[in-house]
Amino acid sequence: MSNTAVRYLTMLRMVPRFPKTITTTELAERLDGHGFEVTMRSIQRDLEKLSADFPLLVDESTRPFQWSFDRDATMDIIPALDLPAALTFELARAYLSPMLPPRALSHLKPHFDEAHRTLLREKNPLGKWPDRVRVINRGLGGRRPAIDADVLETVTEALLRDFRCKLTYQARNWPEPEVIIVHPLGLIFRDPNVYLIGTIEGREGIRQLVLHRATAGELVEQPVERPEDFELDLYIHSGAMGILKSNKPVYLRLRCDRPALNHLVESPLGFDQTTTEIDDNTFEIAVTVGDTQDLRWWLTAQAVHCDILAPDWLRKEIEGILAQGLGRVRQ
Amino acid sequence: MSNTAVRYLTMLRMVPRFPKTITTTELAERLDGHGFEVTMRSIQRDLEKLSADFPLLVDESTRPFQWSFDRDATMDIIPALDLPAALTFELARAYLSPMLPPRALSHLKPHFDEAHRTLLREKNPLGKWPDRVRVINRGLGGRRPAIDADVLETVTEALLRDFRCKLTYQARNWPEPEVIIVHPLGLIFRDPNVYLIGTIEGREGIRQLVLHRATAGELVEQPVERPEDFELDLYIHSGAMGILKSNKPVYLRLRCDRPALNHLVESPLGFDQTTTEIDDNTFEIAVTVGDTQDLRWWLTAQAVHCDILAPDWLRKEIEGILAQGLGRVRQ
DNA sequence: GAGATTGGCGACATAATTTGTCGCATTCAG
DNA sequence: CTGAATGCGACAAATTATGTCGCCAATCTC
Repeated sequence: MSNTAVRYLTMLRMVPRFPKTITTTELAERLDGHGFEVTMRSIQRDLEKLSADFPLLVDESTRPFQWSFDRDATMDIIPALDLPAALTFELARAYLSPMLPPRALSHLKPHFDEAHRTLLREKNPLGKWPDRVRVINRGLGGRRPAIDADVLETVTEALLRDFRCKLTYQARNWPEPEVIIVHPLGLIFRDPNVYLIGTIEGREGIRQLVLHRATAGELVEQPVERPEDFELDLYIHSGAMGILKSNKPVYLRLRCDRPALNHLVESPLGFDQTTTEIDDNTFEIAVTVGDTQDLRWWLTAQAVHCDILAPDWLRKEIEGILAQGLGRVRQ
Repeated sequence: MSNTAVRYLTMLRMVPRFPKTITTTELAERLDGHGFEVTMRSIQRDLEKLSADFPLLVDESTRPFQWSFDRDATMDIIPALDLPAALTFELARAYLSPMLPPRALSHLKPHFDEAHRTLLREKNPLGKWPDRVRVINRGLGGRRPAIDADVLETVTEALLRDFRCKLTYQARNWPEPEVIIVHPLGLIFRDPNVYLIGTIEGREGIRQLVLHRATAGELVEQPVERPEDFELDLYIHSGAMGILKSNKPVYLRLRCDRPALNHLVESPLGFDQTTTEIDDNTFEIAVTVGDTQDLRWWLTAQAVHCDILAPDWLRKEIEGILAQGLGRVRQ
């Protein structure tokens, strides 16, 4: 293949989306790195030719010209999406829309758009597709708290590049917002919230910052000071997130009613789940699960439909929660 | 821009991924449709040139040659993914992996791969990125029941193209699997399961088929007979999925404890939620929510942390559930 | 199985495109 | 103001792309 066409493609991939730009000189260097030795004159000509067929933007107000790719232009994927892939993108969108902050989702939008167009165009000229599939999310469907777009962007970039960042943040118990310098160590997405784990300059200890409480962010191009022994998984399992009540796995045995809990047979709670049929209306399961808060909630809500055979301490705990709840609901 | 380069690009997008193939004749027709009038000879030459730079496969054992794109080749996206976009793909993968059937996910794999490579390459030569971000899913993390790959593929294609499909299916109360012809009307993803809504040929009424109970599927190229008045949303809201207990929205008023339910302030349960501070340890919320099973579970589990001020019937209902659960857990 | 049809491919001449080079204009930093 | 960097028009040479023709092998049709 003529290396011209390949060079065109490579160049197109080098031009960044709008807010960022690239100059011919930079392109020349990077192309050279890819083994294309061409004059700057050629690159100038190429960009102009490509502009005819691709949404390239030029800022000619400053010299050297700044080239960028249209911010919202949909992408050309090679090879084109096929029907099942496009469909999967639609599903992904349905699942993710309520989960991810809108700003994060916006980065996927061009892909979703491409998928959507594929579905509408190919084979389905009537565009009936959207009427045929639904994703129903569990839970109460509460809104996610809004995260400032710049904050999320800043934090993720800081994390990736090992830089500090400056945040305007107000913890729940702070009387008013403060500007803090954070050394980011990790980011945790846990359903309604996004947590930034890190240290605050001038203060002790590892902190959890809930991202929606930050109102402004700015990258500070200084290297992060990372505690030697920090590891995100260890941190999570140390119980810091309030997820695990203890590190001991729970060996759970339940006697369940049909049909209420029938789904447990087909959607086991863990890899080692064993199921024993007792009679037409009852079965038992045995499975190892994490000792979490979510487990307690689930057991509390499902207590009507099952007996907690083991462990006994957990049964007692649920009994306590139910008794307390009942006392309260009776006013 | 020379139309040769554009033609190359267009051609690349026309070549389908491996199991499917395309011939030069077909390409000629489709290119013609896009306004490229070229000889077949040129197309033959083009494909060979492109093979040098792209993972194109040829089956030369049969005449005309069958061209296809490597099944697993990662994609070239224009423009290339930037850091935040790549990051969002990683997040999407973390969220979706436990939610979607593996077969569906496999269609996104080339995209996830591309994102992963971007993250590892750019700015993050140490490849530390995976250590820095975690997604923690709520709930008990039960496995999704496995859905047969062909079944999912067949069903989605049938839905999109308005064809019937033949499934080997065993409903819970059927003594053994049967081969049925289904007229698919809609597909519903609801957390652990995927439901195909449709009619079964030779039987009355609209059925819900849980996809993981089908073991084989095959497209039947005959048009679907669609009941005149069927609409997926209406179907869901009619209560057929057991999601809504009634169609009446519930105007819920809760008096909540801090800090247990503090998150409700920042992640409201609905658009119209209003929050009233009572004292340092208490606040009230009022919000309209759907009358769902999930609502009851949630209230049951949270009864320890809040008073249900209204509606009274719901308070009584939760009281009943708690009492019943307590009775049972006490053995 | 004979004849017709189709698709693949080498070769070649011609048309089209690409590319480096040069010269000049413009911009910008110091 | 000066020098360096960048953009761009023009032009000739080099390279590439394209249609056409002829031949052959595989397939299809009757």
